[in-house]
Amino acid sequence: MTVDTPTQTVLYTLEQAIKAYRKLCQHNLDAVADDLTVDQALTLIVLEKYPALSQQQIAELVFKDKASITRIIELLTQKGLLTRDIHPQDRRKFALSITTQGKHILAHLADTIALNQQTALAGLADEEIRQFHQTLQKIIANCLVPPACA
Amino acid sequence: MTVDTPTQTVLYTLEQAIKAYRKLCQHNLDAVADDLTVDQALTLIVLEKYPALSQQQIAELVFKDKASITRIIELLTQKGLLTRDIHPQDRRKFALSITTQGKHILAHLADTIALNQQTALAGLADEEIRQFHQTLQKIIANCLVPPACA
DNA sequence: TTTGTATAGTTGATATATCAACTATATTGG
DNA sequence: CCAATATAGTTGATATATCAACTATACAAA
Repeated sequence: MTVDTPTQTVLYTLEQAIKAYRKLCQHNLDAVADDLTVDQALTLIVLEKYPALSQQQIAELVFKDKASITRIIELLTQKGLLTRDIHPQDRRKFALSITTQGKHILAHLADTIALNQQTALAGLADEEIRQFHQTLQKIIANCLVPPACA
Repeated sequence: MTVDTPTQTVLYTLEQAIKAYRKLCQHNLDAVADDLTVDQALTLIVLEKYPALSQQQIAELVFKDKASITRIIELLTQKGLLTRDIHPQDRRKFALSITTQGKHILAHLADTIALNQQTALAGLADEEIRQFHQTLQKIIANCLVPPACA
């Protein structure tokens, strides 16, 4: 493992890759939805797949802060894609449900997601992707700050 | 290449990895500098290595918008780590120079950078890193939105 | 020179990231 | 049941991301 200035490292390239991918996602998303961010779309998708999740659980699933989720959900609600009701079992929580309009948009999103992935990973063999994934996992494990020191 | 829901894809793991790495960087940075963000530190480091860069060029180098660079530089100036003077050859530009205090902080940053990289890439063979880097480059190329359509 | 165009940087608006402080509600131990 | 503690979510503050509009300056062409 060689150490270099930041702009020469693989981790720098990692940053570049994620930014390029986000741009692609937003670009493809703009084609099917008006005024919807990638993060808003992701939250909607997660809620469709796991309807019973609390905001805290959503946050963990998408690696965001619960504060960010609060604000994203607020925007989704403002846009009429989501409704929030008090959770019947736990009054601290909210029961989130996707509106008809939200479901309508979700129907279009499936293709966009597939397109994003296919575009980004075009020309990569399954084995290469597997390897890549494994390396990512190692990096993630390496980066975890020990909670005791954090 | 297999398509899945977002939370199952390698690109999702990519997002996770970069967030974990950023957290590690900020954690290690906090140990040597007070009230300095990773992006501010990166900008300072780039300016040390390439002192003649314009803000636009810095932006390209670190994959940020020139608007973000404007604000980061403003903060670095406020903190007394950087000074801005009008560029003698081009009055649209600024000549940025690192103050004594900035250089003092930079002296501490070298170790932190090395630590970040070594920690994140611990246990990875050079060949694995090389492969990883290559895959990242492919993904970046795949994600570039054709300028004509953007 | 003048006009047109390109470039450097700033600023505003909105979304998200992060941390900390806060409220409301649950839960647990006694 | 009550007090202590934990959890769900909100809010505020600040930094950054992104896009668009804008100013000032440079440059190129006529």
